[in-house]
Amino acid sequence: MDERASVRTIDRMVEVLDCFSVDRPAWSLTELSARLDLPKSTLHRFLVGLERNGLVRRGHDDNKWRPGHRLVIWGSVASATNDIQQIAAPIMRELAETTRETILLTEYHVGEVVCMDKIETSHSVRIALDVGSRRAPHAGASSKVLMAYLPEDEVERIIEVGLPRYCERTITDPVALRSELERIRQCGYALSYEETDCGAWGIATPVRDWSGAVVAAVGLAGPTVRYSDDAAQRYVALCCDAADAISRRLGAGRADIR
Amino acid sequence: MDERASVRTIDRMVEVLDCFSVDRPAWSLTELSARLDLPKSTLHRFLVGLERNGLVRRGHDDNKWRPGHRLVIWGSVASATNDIQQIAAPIMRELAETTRETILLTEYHVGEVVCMDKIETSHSVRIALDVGSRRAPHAGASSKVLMAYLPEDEVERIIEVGLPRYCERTITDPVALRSELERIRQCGYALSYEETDCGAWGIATPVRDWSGAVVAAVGLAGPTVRYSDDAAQRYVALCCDAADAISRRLGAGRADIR
DNA sequence: CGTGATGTTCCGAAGAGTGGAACGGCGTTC
DNA sequence: GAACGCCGTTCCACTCTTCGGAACATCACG
Repeated sequence: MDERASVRTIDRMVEVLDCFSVDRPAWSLTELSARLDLPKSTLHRFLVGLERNGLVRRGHDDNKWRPGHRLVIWGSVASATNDIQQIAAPIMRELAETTRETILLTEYHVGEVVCMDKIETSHSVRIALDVGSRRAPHAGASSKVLMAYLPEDEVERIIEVGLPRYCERTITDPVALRSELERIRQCGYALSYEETDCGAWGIATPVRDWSGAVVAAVGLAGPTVRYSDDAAQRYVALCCDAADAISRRLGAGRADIR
Repeated sequence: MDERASVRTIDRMVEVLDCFSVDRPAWSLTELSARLDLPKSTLHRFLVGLERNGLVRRGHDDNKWRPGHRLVIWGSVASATNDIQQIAAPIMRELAETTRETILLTEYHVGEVVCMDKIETSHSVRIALDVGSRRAPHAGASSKVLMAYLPEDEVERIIEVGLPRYCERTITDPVALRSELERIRQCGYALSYEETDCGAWGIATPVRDWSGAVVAAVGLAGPTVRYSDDAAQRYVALCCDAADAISRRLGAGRADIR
């Protein structure tokens, strides 16, 4: 990446805002300063600037910093203007109704798989994955299917970073992972069973744009208690159909869609 | 506002990202440059920096700039960690079920009223207002109720900026508006009928935190075809109950909740 | 193959951002 | 109630980063 063609302040700002997570939404100045290894004065100036713009706010009892309202605005604009999400929504809804399982739309972005949209079912036992949440690129059906269509060197980079184990069946061996990816490319879909969360299984299929590039994955996630080979087979077909339908509306040619 | 205690780059970055809206999600470099009155070289450096961080992406057919995936992540974190939203959600859901109208949670932020959360009904005819969308502070029930509890000088500032008309019954006269706000403070809720959109009416009630400050509004919005004085009266009571329930869970004392 | 539009890179100058240090406010300890 | 320690805030002179005009590259169109 080109070091010169950038603005350091932007990188810093992103670092600051990236500190806020669902698990850790509130930070005091000192805490943030320690976490980011930035002088308090610098960070303070930063936070005040962010606050002025509604990117962060501070609680008026504790005065810890929290994410601000403008992030909600931007997030909704980003969601609403993502072509794939817009096109996928009705197809995902249909898929959710016929399968009665949680349906996910995921994208790969720099080393992570991001959940861009989801539809949950009415089942009381269901897999819940929040929009905006991120997962490892090697574990789970959606992750694997996205990884399978990544450029060679990107795959190697992911493997080099390491393949941590999340559950009993997480694939942590590079050789096994490479052959699994090859298998996925062969048959055009990915399966997982307790790779990320105990008690969960999933299916995922690739979504292609007009150029034939895989730009997203449509996935289905359910509890293992509702797993059966029969159901899996049925759902695979349905997921493939859904992904292909989305691809077609993105302009993908016949050749791309198996 | 303190001019010195800030970082210009942050303000600029916000300006850039603020250009993207649901109506205008894609911008070419030249378009943005014209809009923001920034040299193309500067803007380009900026955009590349934002792109590196996933705040914007460019289409690989047209290479226009669009909101990036990280905004989705931040938005979901901001939503998920907003205490008020979390607390309000179940109460709003109940309200939506009993009234079968769209329920809104709104907050006032620097001259605008932002929709922070919503629950839509199953009615095919319904009022749809997106999360993250923004409205004028003087038109509509939610806006008026939030404005009613603003500090005096903030109210005056809004009036000075101007009170544009959005619909036939928008209050555009400062005197009328001030007395309407007074009326809202008296009875503790706001009503609107075709103030923002033709064919829509609404109710809104204030939500208070532990300090007694009004921090949000719970609103109900429906089509005028389903309006009746009787229904309005019933819904006002229900909205008040809902807002009070949320306030109580935010720690508001008995005295604050009328 | 020229023309005009766009996007991209370069580089010297200038001033915006930096961060150590000092300050002020608040709660806690002795 | 004085002294201490912790945290947030402000200050200011130096310096490194960003700025933006201009040159360059790329592409579409005639």
